[in-house]
Amino acid sequence: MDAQYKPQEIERDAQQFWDRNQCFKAVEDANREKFYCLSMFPYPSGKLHMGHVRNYTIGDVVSRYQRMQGRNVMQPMGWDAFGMPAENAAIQNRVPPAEWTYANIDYMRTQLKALGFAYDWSREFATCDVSYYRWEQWFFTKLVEKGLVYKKMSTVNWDPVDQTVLANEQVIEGRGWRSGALVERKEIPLWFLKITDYADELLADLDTIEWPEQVKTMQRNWIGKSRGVELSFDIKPAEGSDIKAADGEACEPLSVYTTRPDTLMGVTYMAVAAGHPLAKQAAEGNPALAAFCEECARGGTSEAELATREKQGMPTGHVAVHPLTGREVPVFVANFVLMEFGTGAVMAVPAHDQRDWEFATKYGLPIEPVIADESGQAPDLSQGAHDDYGTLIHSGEFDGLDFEAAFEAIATRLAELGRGEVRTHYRLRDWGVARQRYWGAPIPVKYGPEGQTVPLTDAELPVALPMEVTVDATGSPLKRMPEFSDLGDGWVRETDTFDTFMESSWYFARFCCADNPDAMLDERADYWLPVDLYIGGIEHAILHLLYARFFTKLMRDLGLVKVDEPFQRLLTQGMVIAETFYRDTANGGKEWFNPADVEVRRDEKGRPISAVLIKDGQPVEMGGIEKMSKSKNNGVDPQSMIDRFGADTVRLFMMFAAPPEQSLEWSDSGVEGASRFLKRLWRLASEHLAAGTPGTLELAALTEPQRELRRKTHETIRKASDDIGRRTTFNTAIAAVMELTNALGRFEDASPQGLAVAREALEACVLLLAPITPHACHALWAALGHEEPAIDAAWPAVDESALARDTIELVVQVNGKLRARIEVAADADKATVEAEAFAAENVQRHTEGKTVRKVIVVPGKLVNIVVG
RNA sequence: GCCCGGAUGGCGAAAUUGGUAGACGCAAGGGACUUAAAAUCCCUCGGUGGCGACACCGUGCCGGUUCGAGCCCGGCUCCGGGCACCA
Repeated sequence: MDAQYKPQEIERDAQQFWDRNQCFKAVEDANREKFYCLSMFPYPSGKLHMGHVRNYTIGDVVSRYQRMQGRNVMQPMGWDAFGMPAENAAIQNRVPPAEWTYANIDYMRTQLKALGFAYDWSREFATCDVSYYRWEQWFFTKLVEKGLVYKKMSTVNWDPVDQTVLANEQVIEGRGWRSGALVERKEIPLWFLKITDYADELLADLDTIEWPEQVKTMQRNWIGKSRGVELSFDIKPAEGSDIKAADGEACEPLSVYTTRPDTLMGVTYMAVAAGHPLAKQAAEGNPALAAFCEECARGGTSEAELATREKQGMPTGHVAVHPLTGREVPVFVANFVLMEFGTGAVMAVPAHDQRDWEFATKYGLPIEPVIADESGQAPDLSQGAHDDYGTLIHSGEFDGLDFEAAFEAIATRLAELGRGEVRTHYRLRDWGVARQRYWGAPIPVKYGPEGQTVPLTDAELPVALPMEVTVDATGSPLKRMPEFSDLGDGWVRETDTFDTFMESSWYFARFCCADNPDAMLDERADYWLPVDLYIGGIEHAILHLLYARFFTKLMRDLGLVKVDEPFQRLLTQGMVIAETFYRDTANGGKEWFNPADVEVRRDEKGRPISAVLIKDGQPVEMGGIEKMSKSKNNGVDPQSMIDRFGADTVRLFMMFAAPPEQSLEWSDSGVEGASRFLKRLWRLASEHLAAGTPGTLELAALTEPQRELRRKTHETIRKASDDIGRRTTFNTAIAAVMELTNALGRFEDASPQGLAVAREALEACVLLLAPITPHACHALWAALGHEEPAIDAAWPAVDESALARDTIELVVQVNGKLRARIEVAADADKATVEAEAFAAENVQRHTEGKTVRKVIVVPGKLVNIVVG
């Protein structure tokens, strides 16, 4: 073999070998256990970033490991190709989004291939291919038939200057990102999918999947199932107000939902959204209130923005009548109450809800305790609300009841009076899937001259998106293309497109049968699904992963798949972060410099003290460690790293620097360390092969050093197998193999038995690393004389007999402090161990003249002597 | 604001079920080889004290449980992810 490690040649040869032999083409085989390994497909933004490299390396490591375990592995790749960046690029460069997108895909595909990922490229597709989204359109029409789709008014961000709907991301501090205009909230009719019909199942089935507990908790909270009471307050209109129900009777009661009916007697005011009918009516004769309602409609629609906004309100003049006491309380319009949530109105109990407390304090409203604190007294409300459960006080006949009893008693009383009932409520809202954008899948609906709304028939599908368009900042070109929208005879086509989450909600299923032109899915999906391991960023913990689960249940109910859940196991990977560098600019901004262009200076202990720009030698500021991004210019280009060190080094560094779920800090010298390790491994193999021919292992004849190396080999196999297969902590698996190579480097024994033991160690290293650095291991495995390629080698097995030890080391503590280490026979009994522990010199010193109160022996670990 | 995480040497991290804190790697310092450099190899490497054996301190902060806490419990601080039209 070549004495030099030459990654470029090795990687080219290995990739050609895999390619030529179609090694990763996955074929359904009912007789073999399948493993479907999927990484979240990329948005084709231009070129791969390090986050992609990390994501896809994790998936590839698991895929190759499972293959070596004998599974029939399928690992596909495709493109999440619809989305806003293509439209933005089109505005900037006057290139049609389709052209930009497909060019990006072509470039990024070559990058993925250079990284040597074991993908079945025959299954590749982009979601902007008509052959893909046509099935999404078809599926939508089936959902319409099943009554799972409806249209309703909904609030969007409206840019009054550009006359266009903005995404939340495009609203910066309440203003449109291009125009700078104050954003308004606008009501438009939008299409919705009834995800709330599946809320209970989406909640319950979380218990059936092997996902991180953290993600399941987030989804549970997002669904937000609660048990409460929906009740109504009669309204006495403000004097001079003419609000009345249509029949001239008293106006409609005000309906609210609460999970705390036990606090009902503490209601001191009501709050309604600015868009609530009561508010609208009250504003008609009240210019100040009208202005306030208008003010509430300014700014973006995101929950974060609404929740952090200063709480403001204004009385409507209306009065609400307490359903049990008849007490009259004022009705406010408040900017923190939203029409989208529940009934658009809340009952306020400032004594026992912090938000209500702040509002009441600000507007001088009464705060009246009705729940006792732990001591049974009225709680101190001078600093804030008391929101714990407790015994009722000042609540008339309900005094003395605890939360559960009070809940039932008050709910029962309200029901008797016909004023309320127990209701299960979900925080989850139906999924608005319509976007007023061009670069997406057209929603397959048409509108008739008499206002009919009709889903398209199979014969009318697909609706292909026109590819030759000019995109500008004033909204979707589809809305200005009669050749697209005008169907004749007064019929027009819907010009809204689908939310891009629609495409990513079922692509995993389409990978099973991407070549089927006649059906959305076929029986091959039954073989491959569910995905056995799904890997992607934690940022998708709620939306994407919840929508994909929902879609799976929809597809199941339409008989398209047989599984209840799409992803059996989930691995959420952390971000890739890097140091940032900047200089303040004259106009008060910051100019960011790429880490590759900066040199960091360190003190004698290695601490960074300053940094200079290489180009001009002048200092730059260190801006801290941040997620790699364009805006901070701290992205490291994977391509330049591959060109410099080879794909294996990049993959090895990515897997070694941190466990997959944690954020990973980029380090140039860390990459060099990974490269150094591969060179060392290569040299070890080369020197080993030059040293002679190994003998046949004779276990009984091994010397102690030989037995030791063998033990290390099998301990490493055991650890790396567990780390990769069960724990997915690739960093510790690599560390274990590094320890083994270190031991192998120290092992100088050219006898036939010595070489045999060394050969076993070396082969273990190569196979254990094969999923991580597949190119180098492909070459090394062949150099070690194996005919079959490394990808088809079996994962190494642990020889339990090699692990046996004659003696073990125990730690001896006195009062929990480490005082000595003792060497005892591996099968020593408790009495022997204790005697040895007391005999240790340093233990005697610490126990001398003291009373032994207790001796704790943890077999195989330690002895703790408690003295007093 | 609400929901979910995280914090360990100069740095990335390890410690898997409450049992040896710092494996492995990076950086740094010292040495070998070399005319020299690179590469490679060897040694040191949490802090303080001590010639040393050792001792004391140390896992963001405050408190608790335990023979024993990086890990469990209560209360904080700071950093990160998500918040429904970024993907």
